[in-house]
Amino acid sequence: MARKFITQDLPKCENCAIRKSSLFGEIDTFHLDKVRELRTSQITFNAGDYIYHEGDIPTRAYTLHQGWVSLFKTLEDGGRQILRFALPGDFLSYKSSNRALDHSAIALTDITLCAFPLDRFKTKLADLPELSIAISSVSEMTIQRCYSTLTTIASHNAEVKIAYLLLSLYIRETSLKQNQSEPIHLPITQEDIGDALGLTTIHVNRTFKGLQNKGLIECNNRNLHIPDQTNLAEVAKVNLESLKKLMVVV
Amino acid sequence: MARKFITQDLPKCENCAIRKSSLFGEIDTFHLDKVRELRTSQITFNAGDYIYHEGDIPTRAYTLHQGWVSLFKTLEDGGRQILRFALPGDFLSYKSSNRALDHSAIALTDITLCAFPLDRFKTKLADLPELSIAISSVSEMTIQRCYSTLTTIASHNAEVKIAYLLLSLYIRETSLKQNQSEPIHLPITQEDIGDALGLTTIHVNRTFKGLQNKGLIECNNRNLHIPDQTNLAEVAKVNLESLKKLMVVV
DNA sequence: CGGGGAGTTGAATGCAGTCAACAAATGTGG
DNA sequence: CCACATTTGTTGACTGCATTCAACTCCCCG
Repeated sequence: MARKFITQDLPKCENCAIRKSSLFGEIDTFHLDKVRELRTSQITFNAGDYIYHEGDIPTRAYTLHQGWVSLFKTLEDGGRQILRFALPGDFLSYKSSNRALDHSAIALTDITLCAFPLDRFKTKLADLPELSIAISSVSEMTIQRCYSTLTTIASHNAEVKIAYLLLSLYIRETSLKQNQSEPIHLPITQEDIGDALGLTTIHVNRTFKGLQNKGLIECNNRNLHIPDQTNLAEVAKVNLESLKKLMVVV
Repeated sequence: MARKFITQDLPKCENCAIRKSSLFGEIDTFHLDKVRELRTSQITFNAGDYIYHEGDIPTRAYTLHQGWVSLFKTLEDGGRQILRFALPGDFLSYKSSNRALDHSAIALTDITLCAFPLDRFKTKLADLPELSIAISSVSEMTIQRCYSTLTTIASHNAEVKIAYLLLSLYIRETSLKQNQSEPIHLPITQEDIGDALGLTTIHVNRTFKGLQNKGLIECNNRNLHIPDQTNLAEVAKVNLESLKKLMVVV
């Protein structure tokens, strides 16, 4: 595994471009000092590396600083169910109990993580109610997104599902960028889309091309542009404004 | 709406049969006093009553004391997606932020709720780190269950889905009872099962009867018995022990 | 006794999976 | 830099699970 630790000259949290969309967005500068002390290192992984495995008992929690990550369960038949894609700002591998993780995580691109050793982190929680509340708030967001995904997957056909997933990722990724009108890089394969939505790659391909032919999405060599988000939201059977509230922190 | 408030002579939390499987299971007797002060009333609803609606901003959180509740989203086309069934001990309607609820809740049976006004509850959180941690721990459980449901719904056919749902409910309900070998009362219709799993009632019916004919489940007038949980777990494509850990709170 | 909700069954349709083959893009080593 | 292997994407034909539509039964409750 090609992972690398950085323990010195760590970048400052105050100036971090993704802070506002991370766990620490709600924590003011005063308390941020205390939180930053909990961060011991940054860790980098290459695309394709496992960050952790289902069944592991985590020793560190992470804030994803750069890149995309796929969280998934392995099925009995060898298949995968992707639970969600993590983007910069996402909080990974945290468990309040000392139980095993129920899913694995793999880097989709080269990534950087900010690492927080869990033992110290948990003992600090009692002194930092702000942090507890921030974690609750992130958990709530995760639950809401999961229920929203569940609804899309359970009740709709492939076109709706794919439209929903692409629009969600597009909204999240553009919210992290300055120039919100240029295409985003989509570091996932059609197989990943299938594994996230419970569809075969073949059916994903047909439906994906269908969306392209209708002009609802534009995509070549993994660069995705959505010319009219309102149109795609209609196909995805969601209200665009609600989806933005769900996907964009702050 | 036939709801009724009880504000005097509230039953003691210490002796509550469901405490150990509720939010407060992890809170010791000393701190329990402080928590109990936050509970202002018990509220009863009749089967079929709404407890809250999607879009409401909650003023109270609840511990479900008695009965079953269905949590669901309403779809554009008028359909419903049931997100989960709540059983005694479940914590409902809590939001750390002041945002609107993303789903509605309806009583499946006559129910009793313990009510906690949210304003007081939230201000107390800073003084009671145990409570924050308990809430995080409940959130984590909810996320894990949701991901598990998502996996079943996305990747498997109707027989697997129904087997999974019935086994989950059976395990949860029997864990709350003394006599774990007698049938449980299942206060949900085949339509509810369909709305939870994204299937039509007709297909639920056919598949349900299939499970009966195979002897995997026994069910008449809403009394469900599972003669061999290991067999049904195999059909549901889950490991029985893992499912028990996921469904039973200590 | 009549009405409504829930459950049951059959036949026809359609969305998505499976199998098979191939094309394009990407990566690797000689 | 090219040859080859691997991964990813594309297309067609066939199969099957789940939906739709329609009709009907059972049972509880007023």
